[in-house]
Amino acid sequence: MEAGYLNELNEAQRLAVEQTDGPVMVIAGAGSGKTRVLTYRIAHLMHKGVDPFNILSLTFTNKAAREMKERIAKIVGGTEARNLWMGTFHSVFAKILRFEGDKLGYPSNFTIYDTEDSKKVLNSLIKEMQLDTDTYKAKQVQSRISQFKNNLITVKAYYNSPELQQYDAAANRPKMGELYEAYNQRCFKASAMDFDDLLLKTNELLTKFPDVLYKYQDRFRYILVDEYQDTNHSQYLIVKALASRFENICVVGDDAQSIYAFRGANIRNILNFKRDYPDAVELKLEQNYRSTKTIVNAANSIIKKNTEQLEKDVWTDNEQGPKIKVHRTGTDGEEGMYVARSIFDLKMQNQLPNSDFAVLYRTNAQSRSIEDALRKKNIPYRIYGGLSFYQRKEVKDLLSYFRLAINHNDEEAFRRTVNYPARGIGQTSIERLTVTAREQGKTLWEIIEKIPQYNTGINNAGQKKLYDFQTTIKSFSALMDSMDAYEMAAHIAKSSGLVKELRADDTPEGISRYENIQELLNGIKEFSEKQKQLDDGNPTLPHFIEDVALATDADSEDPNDRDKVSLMTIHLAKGLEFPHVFIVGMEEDLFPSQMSMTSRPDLEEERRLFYVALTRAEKSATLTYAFTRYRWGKLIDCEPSRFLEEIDDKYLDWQVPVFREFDDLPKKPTQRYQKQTQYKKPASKMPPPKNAPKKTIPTNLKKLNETPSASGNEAPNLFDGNIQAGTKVKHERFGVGVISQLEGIGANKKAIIKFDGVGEKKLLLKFAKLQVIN
DNA sequence: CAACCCAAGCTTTTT
DNA sequence: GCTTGGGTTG
Repeated sequence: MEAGYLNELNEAQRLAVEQTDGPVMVIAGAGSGKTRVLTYRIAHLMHKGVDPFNILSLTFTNKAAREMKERIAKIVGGTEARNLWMGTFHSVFAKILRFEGDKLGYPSNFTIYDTEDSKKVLNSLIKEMQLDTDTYKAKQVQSRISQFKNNLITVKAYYNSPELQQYDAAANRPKMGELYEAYNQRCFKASAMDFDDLLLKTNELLTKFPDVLYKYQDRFRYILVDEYQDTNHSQYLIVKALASRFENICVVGDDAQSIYAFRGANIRNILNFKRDYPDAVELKLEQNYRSTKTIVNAANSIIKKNTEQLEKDVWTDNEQGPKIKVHRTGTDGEEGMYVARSIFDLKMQNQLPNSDFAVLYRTNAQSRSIEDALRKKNIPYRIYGGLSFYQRKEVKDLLSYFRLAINHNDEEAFRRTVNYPARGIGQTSIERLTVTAREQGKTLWEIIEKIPQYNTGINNAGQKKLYDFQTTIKSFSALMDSMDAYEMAAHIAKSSGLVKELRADDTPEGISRYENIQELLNGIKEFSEKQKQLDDGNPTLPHFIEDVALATDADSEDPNDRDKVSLMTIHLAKGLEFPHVFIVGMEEDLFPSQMSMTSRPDLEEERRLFYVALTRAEKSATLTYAFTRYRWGKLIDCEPSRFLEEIDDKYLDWQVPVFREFDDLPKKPTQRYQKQTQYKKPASKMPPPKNAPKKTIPTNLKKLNETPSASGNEAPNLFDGNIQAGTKVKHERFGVGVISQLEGIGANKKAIIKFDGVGEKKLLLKFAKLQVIN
C-alpha cells in the first residue's frame, strides 16, 4: 500500500514521521498535530516492515495510549496494532515487573499500592516508631520518599549522603532515613510496590541484570516517548537504558507545557536531549491547527515571560477570532453564574452542543460554584478528576477483597477487609495480631493462617473469627482460575457480606454506595466480555485489578457523558481541546497558586500551566475572576491574577468596570481601566474589602529576576537591608505589625510578621513593601 | 466492640 | 464546607 498518509502532513510533520532511525526530538507546539505525527510515525514504521512487537510507545495517560492505538489500528489494521507495546510508563513496566520481578524478590502477583495505601503504611509506621506526628506528617514524608525514589536515591544512598540527612534534620525529621527504610521493608513484606517503585524497581532490574536489559533493548528497537517534558529522572534513566543499544528513540514534547515538576518531572530531560544524543535530529512543529490567531498570539505573549525555554515560534493560519474576554464578578457564586449564562447564551445563539464547552480551574475545590450554576441553568456537565471512582470508600473496600484474594500478604487490603463488614474482630485483636506479626517477622496473614501456634493473646473466639476470615479469602483464591473476573467479583461481593451490608443501609448515601458497587460490577462484566472477545485476552480478576490500579477516571468513557460541558483542572485538560474554554479563578494566590509564589521555577511552571489552559481553546476563551471567594469555608478577598496583566493587552476584551483598586497604580501601566465605561460599577454593590482600603495589582512581581534596586521608585525595600526580628513595620494591606522571625537568605528572605488584628503572615521581603516605623 | 461525636486538616496539580 | 480520624460513651 502506498503511504498516502504522508500527504496529509506538513513539511515538519512529514520529516518527523520519516526520520525513523536514530535519535529524534520533536518539539511540538500546542495544537501542532503532535498526536497525528506519533500515530503516523508508528504506522510508518510498520509499513517499513518493523514488527509492532519491537515498538515501544510510552504515553502519559492510559487514555492517550488507547486512543493512539485505535487510530493506528485504523491505518494498519487491528491485528497488527495489537502487538504494539503502548501504555504509560507505569503500566508497561508493571507488566514487565510481573514477569521479571522474581529476580528482585517480588512474586508476580504483587499489589500496587496507591497513594492512600502508602499513606496508611506511613501513618502506622510513624505511630509504631513513636515519632512526633506534628513534624512527621504522612503526606510530607510520603512526598519526600517519592522524591528519593524518583531520583533513584535508595536507602543506602540516603545514608551515604550527609546533605540529604542534614536537610531532613533541619526540617526536624532526623528519623527520615529509618522511616524510609521501614517503609520499604513493610511494602516489600506485603509484596507491594507503590507507584514510584514501579519505575525504581525497573531501573534496578535493568541495572542489576544485564541479560534482562539486553533482552528488552533487543525487543524495544524503536522507542517513542510522548510528553517527554513531563518525565522524571527515573523515567529518563529507563528510556536511556533501553534506547542505548539501537538509539532509535523519538521523544515528543513541548517544554512550554511542562506542568508536572511538582511531582518530580524534570524539564531538563527535554532541554538536555541534544546533550545526551549529540547526533539527534531536532524538529519543530510550529504551525498551530487548533486555535485562532488571537489565542495563539495571546498564549505566546504569556509564555515569553519565562526565561528557560527552547526557542520556537508558534503561529497559525486560522482566522483572527474574537478577543479574549476578561470578566470580573463579585463572588465565586456570581462567577459560576456568569459562566453558566455565557454557555447558555452561546449555545442558544449558535446552536452548539454542550460538549463544545469546557470550564477549567486550578484546583478541584473550585468546581462547586460552577456546578451549582450549571445545575440551575439545567446545563448537563461532567466533572473529570476529583475523587476517582476507584478511590471511593465502598469501591475500594470491594477492591481490597479482590486484592487480598490475589495477594494474601497485602496488608492494607487485609486491614480494610478483616472487619468490614463487621465480624466482631476489633481493634484490640488487630493490635495484638500486628504486634505478633512484627515480633515474628511475618505478615498478618501468615499469623492467622496458623493462629493457634502463636501466643497472640487473642481469645479463642477472636482466633476463630480470624481463622474463618482467612478460610473465606482462601476459598475466593481457589476459584480465581476457573471464574472470569465478573463471576469472581460478584461471588466475592456476595460471599463477603459486603453487598448485604450496603443494601441494609437505605439512607441516600447508602443507596448511592450500593449503586457504586453495582456500577463497579457492571464495569467488571464489561471488562470480562471484552477480554473474552480478544484472542489474547485475559478475562481474570487479577488482570482487572492490574488495570484498575493504574487507571484514572479520565480513562473511563461513559457514553452518557457525550454531550456535556466538561469541568476539569487545567492539569487534566492537557492534550485536550474545546471550541469554547472558560478559565475561572484568575486570581492571585489561586492562579498562580500561593504555593508557587516564592520561587521563580514554580512561578514559571504556573505560567506554563496558564499557557496550557489558554491553548486548549479553539474558537474563544474567557477568563474570569472574582472579587471575593469562599475558601476553606471562609470568605476571602481576591486580587486579579498577574497573568491577566501579562497577556498582551491587544488580545483582551476587558469587561471590567472601573475599579478603584487600580486607580493609584504607580505608573498606570495600561489605559484599560480608564477607557472602560460601558460597565460602570454600581458603587453600592461592591464595597471595598475591610482590611484593604486599596488594592494593588502586583506589577512589581513580574520582575522576579531583576535586582531589587531596579524597582527603586517604591517605598524602602527591605530585602537587602539588615532588618531584624522585633522591628515594627507597616504593610500596605495588613497594616502595622512586628517581625517575629526571619528566614531564608538573599532574594528569598522571608519574614514572619504578626499584624495587629490580621494575625501572622509570612512575607517575602523582596515584595512586601514594608515600611519601618519607630 | 460498635456507634457516635467532635476536632483537625484541608485545597496545587496525579501516574 | 467537607472529610477523615480519633476519642468517648453505651
